[in-house]
Amino acid sequence: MVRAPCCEKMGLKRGPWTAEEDRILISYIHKHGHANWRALPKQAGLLRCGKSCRLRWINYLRPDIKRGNFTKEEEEAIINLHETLGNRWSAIAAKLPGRTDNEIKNVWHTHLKKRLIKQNQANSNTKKHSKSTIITKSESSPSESEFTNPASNSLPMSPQQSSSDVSSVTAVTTGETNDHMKEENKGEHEVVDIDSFEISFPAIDESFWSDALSSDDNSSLSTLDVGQGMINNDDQFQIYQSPFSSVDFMGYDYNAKSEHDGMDFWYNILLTTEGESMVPLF
DNA sequence: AAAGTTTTCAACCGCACCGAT
DNA sequence: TATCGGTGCGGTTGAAAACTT
Repeated sequence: MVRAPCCEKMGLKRGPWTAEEDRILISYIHKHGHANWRALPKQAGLLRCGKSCRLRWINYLRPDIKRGNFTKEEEEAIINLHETLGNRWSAIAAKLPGRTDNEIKNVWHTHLKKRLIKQNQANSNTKKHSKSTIITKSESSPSESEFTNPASNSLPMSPQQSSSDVSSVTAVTTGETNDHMKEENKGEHEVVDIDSFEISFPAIDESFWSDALSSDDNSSLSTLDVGQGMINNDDQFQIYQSPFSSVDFMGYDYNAKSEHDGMDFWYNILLTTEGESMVPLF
């Protein structure tokens, strides 16, 4: 069977998404959902194929995505899950709320795999020099099958789980950590209070401030600062948070940085201000 | 400071799967 | 049953950033 290409190559944009494209996609999905990815870009007015839109939404724009570095707990969970599931990234992602399969795949290839190789090397060296210790462990604990499949009952990891040192990762391969994990994770699931996201903005990270203020694109503006806001139901931009109690709002530049959180998406915005008395709120 | 190299990660590609017809 | 369209998945790529020489 010859399949039609997923999209017309001609005239469709590829490569990195712009903030404007993000805004269009988010706005469309908020209003209409994403029942048909193939039809979505045309209806939304995006020069992208449906696949590209889906990927952008799933991996980046989706409101429930957790941004930022992986915690040690998450990294350990990935290691354990990979031990059990192999390269089934979507299955692994399903156990880590807010993380995407792509992100997990990347962190595995860039960090965790290398770390495990190093640890295994270190481990094998240790075993060569301390055989008596190994014998003692195997006498008192897991069966052979548990050794070969150590992570089969170790998820999900709780945020409270202590796993801050390298040796705990190593311990997983001996089966030692699993019982500990089982005990700690009994009946525990992360509960996300969706309501709390409504107009609750994450803190603006420091890099945004410095990036915004050093941006060449904004050199023509007289006074700059940043705030946060979102598109309301009437498709109008609304500021919810600004460093100034009194700000003469002239416009916003969502090219600076658009992000999202919870059930809403929001923008770190670049404000141009006028007037003489501006009182920082923080 | 410049050039070269390595690392990171967003995005793409091709294939498999599934439901509808 | 065969075909088709839509979606999801895992592997791969390549541009940009970070690091080294």
